[in-house]
Amino acid sequence: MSGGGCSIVWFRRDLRVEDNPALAAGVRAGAVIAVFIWAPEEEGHYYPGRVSRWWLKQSLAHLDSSLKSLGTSLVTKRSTDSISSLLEIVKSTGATQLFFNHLYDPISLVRDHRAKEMLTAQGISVRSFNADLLYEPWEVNDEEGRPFTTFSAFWEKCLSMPYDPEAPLLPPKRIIPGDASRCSSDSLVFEDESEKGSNALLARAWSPGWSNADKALTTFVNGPLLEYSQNRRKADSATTSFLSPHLHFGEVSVRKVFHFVRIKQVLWANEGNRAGEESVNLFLKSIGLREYSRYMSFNHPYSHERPLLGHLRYFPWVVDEGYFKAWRQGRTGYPLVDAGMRELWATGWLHDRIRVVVSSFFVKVLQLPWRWGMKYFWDTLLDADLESDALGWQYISGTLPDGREFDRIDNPQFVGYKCDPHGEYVRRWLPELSRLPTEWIHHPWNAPESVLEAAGIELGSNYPLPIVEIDAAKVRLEQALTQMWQHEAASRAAIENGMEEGHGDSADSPIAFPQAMHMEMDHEPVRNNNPVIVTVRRYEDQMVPSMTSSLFRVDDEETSVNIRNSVVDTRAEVPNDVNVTEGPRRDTLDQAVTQPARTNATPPQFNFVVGRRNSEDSTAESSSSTRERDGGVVPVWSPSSTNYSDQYVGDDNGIGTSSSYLQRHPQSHQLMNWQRLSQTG
DNA sequence: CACGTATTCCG
DNA sequence: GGAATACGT
Repeated sequence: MSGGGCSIVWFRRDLRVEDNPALAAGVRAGAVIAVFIWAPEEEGHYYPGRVSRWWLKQSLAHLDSSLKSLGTSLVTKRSTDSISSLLEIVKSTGATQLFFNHLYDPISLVRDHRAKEMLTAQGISVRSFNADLLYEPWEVNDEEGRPFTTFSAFWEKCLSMPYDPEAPLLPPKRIIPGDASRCSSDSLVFEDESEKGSNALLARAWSPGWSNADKALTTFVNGPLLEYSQNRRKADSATTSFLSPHLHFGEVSVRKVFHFVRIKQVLWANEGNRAGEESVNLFLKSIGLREYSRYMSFNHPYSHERPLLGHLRYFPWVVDEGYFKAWRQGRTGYPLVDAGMRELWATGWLHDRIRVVVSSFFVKVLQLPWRWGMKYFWDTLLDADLESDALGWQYISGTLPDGREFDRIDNPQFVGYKCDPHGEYVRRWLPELSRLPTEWIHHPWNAPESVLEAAGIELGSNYPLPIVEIDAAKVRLEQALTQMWQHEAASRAAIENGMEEGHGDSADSPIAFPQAMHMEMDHEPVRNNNPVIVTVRRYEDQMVPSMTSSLFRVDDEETSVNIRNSVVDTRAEVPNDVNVTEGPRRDTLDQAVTQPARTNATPPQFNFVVGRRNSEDSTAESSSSTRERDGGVVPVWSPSSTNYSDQYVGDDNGIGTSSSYLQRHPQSHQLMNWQRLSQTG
């Protein structure tokens, strides 16, 4: 309200005018400059894939036309550094305020925190909002104030919070445009010539943009939602909501989805429609998983690249680019897997069930490093979403406390008859099998020669034999797990004896990138002066390196200090007014590595303190903050807590570990606190 | 109704 | 693969 200048509303993955708190705040404050900055280089390895960029392009055009009808238009900038672009825009428009909505992926956490610091230093008033979640991650904690580490406990809590998620805001009636005459727009290029042809087909199936998202929601809620619980495990996906890409780009707010669906649920409950009620519960659960993915990303910023259960570091992944290629091309010899991979390649879309099938096959049968698969999903999915995909792959890989058990292989043959009982899905995507009878459609290798001949199939020539036999995969998986536990035990023993860990161990050598993916090699300088550091970092590198692993690389003392701070601040600073208090910091890796052994005896270390908004802020906002749920509660997060291992809530209250695999290995109950490792230089 | 067995579900 | 539930005798 105060200050004469206009405000900048920085759009990112909130490409909507309805229920957009940052936009609403800008409109309340006066004249608005709406801005979108395209800086994909900031995403490192996670440069958006072709179909995702296609969507973004459409969605931005849609937003721009909505903004125009409200009285302003979208200023677009091509940049390699969002923050300098913001500063430029401030300079050329005389804006005095910046509003944006929170994001929770690790890259944004760091960037947004810096943006806040740097613009505030320029005298700009910066405020940020929750537009992406039902509840902010720091609002959802257990009785002791610690973050949850299992989904069901988390979601139960979300559904029983003492206050409901905010009701969605209406779109502004009109927007007073700020003076952007001295602030030029760049035209953004999202696709090259070679991509245009492939993208042309997408428009037939999808309509990006916030009002289309709204239509998709209505269509779903009035149609397939009722039978969601019946249909959700069928491979042909006509009954899903198709909301995920809309949600990824924030074209529709989850709060709106939530309330809309809940209203329907109450209606059905009153009619005694049990099936409908149950369907809503199940659908909301999938919304909850998206919610949880942000929660995990916020609490464990490395979850997109490192297993959350540390023992997976010792898993001997099979590094075989031939396997990887066969998987990508849908030539594994397992019809359901292959059909899925062909659909993904052709359309950028996969039903959730099929995502589970192909990723589980990837990890359990092929035993390829899960981050390769995740990266491929990132490159090809229309709804590619770092947090959701990381959670999904970690779940499949058994690297979460409540994930699937690692020692169990889903057999695509049996799963096939469950989710595609008549083989229609397989036949649609694998024309070479289209004449094969249903009896053999999910296991052609068992079919009699005569049947294959009649269907025109020659295994090994026009359709592959199984790339790996399931039985062989089981044996190999068992061996790999044995090896993993041995290494894990050995390294723990070594640490307890104060010995250097894992020296000369061949399984520690880093996994190189497949050439096929455009990922940089991460050449790790060997530091002979401190072998322990070398060892630990090798384990990180065993995963496919990513932007953040190189960002947080600790090569020289000077930068590592800064990096360390930014990591710590990152977690604390998503809210616009958190106070980071300096705390004791562990400085040697030795201590940090030793820590996990002690954490069993250490009380929970999440030092969330409920604090008050600082006074400056609350007065400035008193007139405009009805939207934010602040009675002033915002976490104050002490960096000291990052020095301790994240504690996995064990069996103390009710959340009994159902997993025998984890029970046999109690140490695997601890979530890795990778932050701790990277903080120590 | 008890009991054994098939089926379903599992973030 | 194992618990929970539904089913069948």
